[in-house]
Amino acid sequence: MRILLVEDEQGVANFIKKGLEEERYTVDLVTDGQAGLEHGLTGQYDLLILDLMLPKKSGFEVAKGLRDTGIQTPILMLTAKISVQDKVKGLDVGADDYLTKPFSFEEFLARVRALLRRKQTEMIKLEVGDLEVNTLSHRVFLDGKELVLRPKEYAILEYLVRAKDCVVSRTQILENVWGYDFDPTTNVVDVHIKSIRKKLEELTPKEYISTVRGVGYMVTTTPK
Amino acid sequence: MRILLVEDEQGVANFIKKGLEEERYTVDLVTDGQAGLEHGLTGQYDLLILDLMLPKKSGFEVAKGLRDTGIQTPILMLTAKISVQDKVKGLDVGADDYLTKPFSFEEFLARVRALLRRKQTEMIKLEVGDLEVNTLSHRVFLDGKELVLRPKEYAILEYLVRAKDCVVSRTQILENVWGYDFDPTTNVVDVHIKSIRKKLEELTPKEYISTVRGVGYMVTTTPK
DNA sequence: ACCGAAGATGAAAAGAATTTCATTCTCGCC
DNA sequence: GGCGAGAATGAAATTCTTTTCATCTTCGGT
Repeated sequence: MRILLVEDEQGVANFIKKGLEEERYTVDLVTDGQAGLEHGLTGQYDLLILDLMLPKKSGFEVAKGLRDTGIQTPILMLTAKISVQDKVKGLDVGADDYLTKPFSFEEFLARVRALLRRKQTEMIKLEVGDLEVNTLSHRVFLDGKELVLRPKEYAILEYLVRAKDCVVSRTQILENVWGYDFDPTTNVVDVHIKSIRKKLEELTPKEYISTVRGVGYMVTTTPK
Repeated sequence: MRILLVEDEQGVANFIKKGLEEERYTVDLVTDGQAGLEHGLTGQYDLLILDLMLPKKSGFEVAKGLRDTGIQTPILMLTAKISVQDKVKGLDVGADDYLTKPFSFEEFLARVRALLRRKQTEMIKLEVGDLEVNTLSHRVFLDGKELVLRPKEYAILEYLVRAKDCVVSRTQILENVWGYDFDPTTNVVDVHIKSIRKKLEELTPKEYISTVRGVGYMVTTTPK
């Protein structure tokens, strides 16, 4: 289990890092919010532990930055005594739990364990406008009506919806849906996109998949 | 959003119930642990709020009873000041969060919102011995090696794994995997079971799927 | 030990999904 | 306005998945 600890007080940081490592967790430590945000975005962590008062970016800003980009990693915030309003704010920007300094290391570990129990979870319903992609059942609904898609169609749509509002290229789609074993001259993606669009049109006049010429496709609710 | 509140102090219970209802949550209230466990097992709740000190069963026992039966509903525990050891115990038996009385209703609501954000999650990896079924990607691994299954094979195996250690009949499998549109005389399930078994055998001598004659099939790690 | 029901099996048939490819259409640049 | 690249399209070909079915094997009851 990999944990990112963002804490600028060296004594506290070392105490926590050492204690977690004695429990067999792998711990990366950074000392300011900017680095914390960058590591949180790019690293594959199972848990983030953030101090609130940090140089460069506060724990609030780190949490918000992560949640805004769809990062679901659990976040445990460490704070000195602060106002209820600030605690509420922290939970609302995306922290999962709070611990107020000073705290018992036993309780700290128990909270870490509770948060890590939820590591293996993910949003199961992706939504774009009235389109709902259920990533467990691999079924898609539009305004409550099922959009019956073949496996490849589903995989392409899910990929596009996960990258909502971002253009993805055919190559990215091929790599993600087919893996690396594909013919680079193929127009098979275009064929499937056509098929998905046709099925969408049967249920709504609204356009969900846009073409960005020379780049690729994207799912959006705000048409060009 | 439906919330189950288990609290025996009438004043506290009414205060919380009313406050949550003003925030448009639907709240069921019960006053002892036994009823809390029963409601938690059978009701479809988005969140459980448990007092610790309850008649008949403690909040610990309720939480443990729910987690032991696979209930994943988030649990917020309310306590008077208790020892760190008891807090640790509560988190370890399955509570997701604690709030210590007396508490600010604003903070309480923020914690409720934080827990409810995780409502739409579920275990994505089902595991039986060395078999791991990823319900998001619909891929199956055995000792780290992928077991490549066709869609129908995957659906049958997932169904059996979800009902681990329980016998399920061919009719149940047909209803769950095919829906209600099937020929009752078909042996298509047997054919697919054979195929799944064959693929499993290629990776391990261990038997995962047992036949219960005249009843059906089950997945287990403890062979008959 | 025998028998019949239940389960397993192999292979062909049928159905579904995906890919290929030739052609047409569209769009942005000059 | 013309042109060429990029995208879209329809339909056939190919591949893959599922079902069917006849036959064999197994198991539990008598």
